[in-house]
Amino acid sequence: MDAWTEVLQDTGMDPRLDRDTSNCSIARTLEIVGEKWTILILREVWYGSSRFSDFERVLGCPRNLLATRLRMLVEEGILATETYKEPGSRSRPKYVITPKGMDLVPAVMGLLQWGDRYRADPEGPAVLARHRECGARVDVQVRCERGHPVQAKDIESVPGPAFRLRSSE
Amino acid sequence: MDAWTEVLQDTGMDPRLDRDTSNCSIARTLEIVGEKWTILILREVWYGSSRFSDFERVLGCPRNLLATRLRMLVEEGILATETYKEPGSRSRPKYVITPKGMDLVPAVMGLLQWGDRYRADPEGPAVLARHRECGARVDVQVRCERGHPVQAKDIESVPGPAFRLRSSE
DNA sequence: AGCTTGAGTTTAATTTTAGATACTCAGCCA
DNA sequence: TGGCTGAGTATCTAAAATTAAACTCAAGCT
Repeated sequence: MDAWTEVLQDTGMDPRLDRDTSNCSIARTLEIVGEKWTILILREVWYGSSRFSDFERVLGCPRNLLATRLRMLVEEGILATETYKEPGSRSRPKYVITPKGMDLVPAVMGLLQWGDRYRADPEGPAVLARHRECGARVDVQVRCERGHPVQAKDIESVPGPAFRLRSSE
Repeated sequence: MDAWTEVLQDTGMDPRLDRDTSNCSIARTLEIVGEKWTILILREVWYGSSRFSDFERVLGCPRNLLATRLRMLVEEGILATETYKEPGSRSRPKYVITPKGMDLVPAVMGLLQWGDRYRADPEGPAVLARHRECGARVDVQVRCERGHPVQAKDIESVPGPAFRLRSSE
């Protein structure tokens, strides 16, 4: 009997198929970063952009969408606004990444890595990620708490503390 | 002078802002897994679902979208179809993950991990990922080729072999 | 021969996004 | 005082995605 079956011995329900999926962390993350321009904005922040006009120029994103996405990222605490002042101009806002935003790096590096492997141009990737100190390329890896590298097939998903069934009204 | 500026000394263009973004690996990955139900289907495959009716039941996704997304995932080589036969019924297709699909695990684990940290219920996550051999929890980490753990802020992005400027016709 | 089931397809209505365009607004400078 | 600039808003149209609901289709069973 696996960990799913244990949680539900007597009811006729299937814990995998009849569970409540509304508190899934993947779905909740996608609610925030799953919209079309959002991850691309974050990509540009990582590459060094910070101004409204930078994003507009490099992404070609309509201004109204850009404003909406930036506002949402700030509300969620993924970006923060600061001000900058170009000599001879007034102060204007710029967008910088927060620690909460930095914590999205592994997820986005995962997308980058898969794209590099399966969808890159014949010459290779358009952008490379390097470790600033040693210059070596970086990648994302799955590891367990004890530090062992973990193959995808050796990951077991089990019900967690917030596991619950879909209410069957 | 940083690695971006080096590639473009004489033109008046800014390599970060005037580069061609159409061959970005992140964007290309999102073209495939960025649609609404796609990642959630993969999540269910990892949790053990394989049949059309499984996905429909647990996701509550409309059947036509489910069929479209499954077909796309098979065309892209992320899922493959096999057949199963329930006693007394005819053979029917089921969907299993391929190695190419397994390679999306780090990206999706990254999303899961961020959601667990910032958007989980007070009790904790709904699902936990464990290393099958040792039972310890797994997470995704950014490391460099030499095995050093890398902080997000220590990642430097530099132009890669397929870097090019946006043509300015 | 007709009923049932799982796995779809079709259709049509609704909702959401995307995108273009024009407009606003605050301060700096001449 | 008037023009310029960066950072937005507002408005509208077109395109795409989402959804529910009804329909199809091929075995297996009775």
